[in-house]
Amino acid sequence: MKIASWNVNSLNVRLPHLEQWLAAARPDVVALQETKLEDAKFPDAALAAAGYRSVFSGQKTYNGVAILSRMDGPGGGAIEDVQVGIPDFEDEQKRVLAATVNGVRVVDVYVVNGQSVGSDKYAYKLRWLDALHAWLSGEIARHPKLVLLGDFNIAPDERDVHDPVYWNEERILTSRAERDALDRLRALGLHDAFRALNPDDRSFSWWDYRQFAFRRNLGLRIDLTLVSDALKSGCVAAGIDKEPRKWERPSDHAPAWVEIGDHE
DNA sequence: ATGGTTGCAGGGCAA
Repeated sequence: MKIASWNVNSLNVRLPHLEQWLAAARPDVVALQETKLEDAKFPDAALAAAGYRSVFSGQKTYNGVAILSRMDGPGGGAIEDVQVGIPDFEDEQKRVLAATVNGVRVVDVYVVNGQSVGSDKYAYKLRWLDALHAWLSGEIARHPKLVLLGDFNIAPDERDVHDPVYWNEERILTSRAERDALDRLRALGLHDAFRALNPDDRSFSWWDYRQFAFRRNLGLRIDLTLVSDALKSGCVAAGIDKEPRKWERPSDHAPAWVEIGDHE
């Protein structure tokens, strides 16, 4: 079962890229972030024509998440027990969507960016991550086979940044408090599948649009697929697909994926 | 390296 995450930075603009990538990569499940679409405008018919069922939680202009499931995937691609948002956490911003596919709980997150350390948005990011943690501890108990994936807006450690001097622990996306929050999520029994399988890999998943950052590989790995204890031993491969980042008018993020073999 | 670009919307904000 191949499960992927992609921040598409506007599904309106990126639908052709998504269609092309789905046809090439054939993931069973895809978690999307930054769809930037109201639900009434979600292109579920086009995605159905591409062979994928969709569930989505969006808003105009900002944020927006969706989960796609391949109709001829395991279990017929049925999407069950859909949960929108973090329960008991009031938030206008559409950043969380969870659903069960083929017995795996899929939790799609678009973590708050946070703008800069010490800002109001940074405080919101840390508060939001606390709420996510509180909810997930119970969610993992209810659904031992769980994947938490999405745009985390946190680079886990020095292997995940092009320049550790610049991307230091006082900076947004790499600050000590953000990494501590990620560590607390990992302490729930969630494992970074990419890093577990590729300990020395220096691949990134996001490159700024400015200054030819992609061409110069000035990137960060902030798009993560975390798998629960029950799924970890079944993970056979994980990677980042840089191809779509090379296409014309790309998202600034590349898809990250994990392949999970038989699991009981 | 901290300017720059992109998306949305139609000016500035968010990333």
